[in-house]
Amino acid sequence: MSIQALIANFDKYLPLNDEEREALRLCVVERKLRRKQFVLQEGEVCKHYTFVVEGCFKKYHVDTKGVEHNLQFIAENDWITEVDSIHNRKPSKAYIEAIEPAIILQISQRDLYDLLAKFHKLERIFRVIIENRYVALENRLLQTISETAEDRYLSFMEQYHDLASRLPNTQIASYLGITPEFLSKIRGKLSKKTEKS
Amino acid sequence: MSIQALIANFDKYLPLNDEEREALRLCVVERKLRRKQFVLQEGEVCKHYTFVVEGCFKKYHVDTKGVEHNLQFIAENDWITEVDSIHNRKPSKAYIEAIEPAIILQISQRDLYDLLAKFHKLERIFRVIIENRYVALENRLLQTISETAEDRYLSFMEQYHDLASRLPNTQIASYLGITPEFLSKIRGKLSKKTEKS
DNA sequence: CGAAAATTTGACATGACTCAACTGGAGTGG
DNA sequence: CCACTCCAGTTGAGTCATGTCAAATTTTCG
Repeated sequence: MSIQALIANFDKYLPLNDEEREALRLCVVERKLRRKQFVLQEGEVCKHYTFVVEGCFKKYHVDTKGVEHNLQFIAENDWITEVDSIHNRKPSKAYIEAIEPAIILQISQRDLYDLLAKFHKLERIFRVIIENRYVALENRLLQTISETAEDRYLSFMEQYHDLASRLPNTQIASYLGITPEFLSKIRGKLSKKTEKS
Repeated sequence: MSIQALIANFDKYLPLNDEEREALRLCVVERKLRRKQFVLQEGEVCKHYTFVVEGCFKKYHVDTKGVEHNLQFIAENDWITEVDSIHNRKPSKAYIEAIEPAIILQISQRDLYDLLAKFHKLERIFRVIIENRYVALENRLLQTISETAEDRYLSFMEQYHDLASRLPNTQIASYLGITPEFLSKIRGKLSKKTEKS
């Protein structure tokens, strides 16, 4: 069963014992999603912590002009979180949407809180997971305020080349904070450069 | 003693009992810093978790051209963290520098780990602290990729008006990811606008 | 296959940076 | 108290980065 992937993911942080595994098994629910289905929509309170077994998601906000801004892509063996909504029970400002057919595992907010209260080890694992996220996000912010769009695009392609190949450029442009047209121009310029050499 | 401020800060998350307070007291060290002194410099491994009792700090990276990029300002009753460096024992890529005379409390990495292992409650508090940071950072990233520099400046001034009054505009510009000259032009434009009304 | 979405391209407009010059405090030493 | 320096802030001209809009083309998915 696909919960093995989730347990393997935890084990990378700290190995779980049988009791902890069993507790997880009892509260994890599997779901399948088609393209364009939502894990979370704006205005909803996020009620589940979600682990991606298969497929790929985007988390984005929609601004007042109706333009989408991608905050994150989430693929296999990673956690989907809308931290502010799930922990503070606030309506989400973000959408989380499948961009490929997907299989996910979900733990309800209630069950998660019980697990965290009962197992110090899980509390630690979730602390470390969010810390790693924080580091990645801070690096991205640094790039965003200090580098040109072309450099950010190159970094992204280098760091996430496997992910990038599954994404339309429109989505990458939104993630980088530029328009699809401008990304296309960057790509045009870069391919001319590499042709020459 | 200034450790009261630290305990009060924790209590806002979860009230500490006497044992936990005592354990904290035993490992917290107070330091005073003058302007331009560093809590952490590039290349050093971060060895302390730091709480700001008084004063204000900036955390920044220096790029290959020697330009500083401010990632964060940290003032009273807040935590200074270089997450990647302290937890993964990697040399820091950031500087953390006092921009006012300051009083801080520090817990060594070693002591912190003991505390987190011993007290589940502290583990939770640190999880929640980093989660809140994450949320704030994500909002800032969203603004950075979706809004114009003028709007980001206005948001910053609204959200951190008390902090902003203590900072030179150069530092704010660096935080917003723009040049000081351009910020000056934005300010000029805005003051013309408000004059009219 | 057919509709919808993604991509490219070009002309033009605006945002933001660079560089250089100038202004006006805030120390600092005489 | 003055002369001096140093740094933050402002301003303007020119340039580069990026956005907007529209049209044509290609790809993708149902």
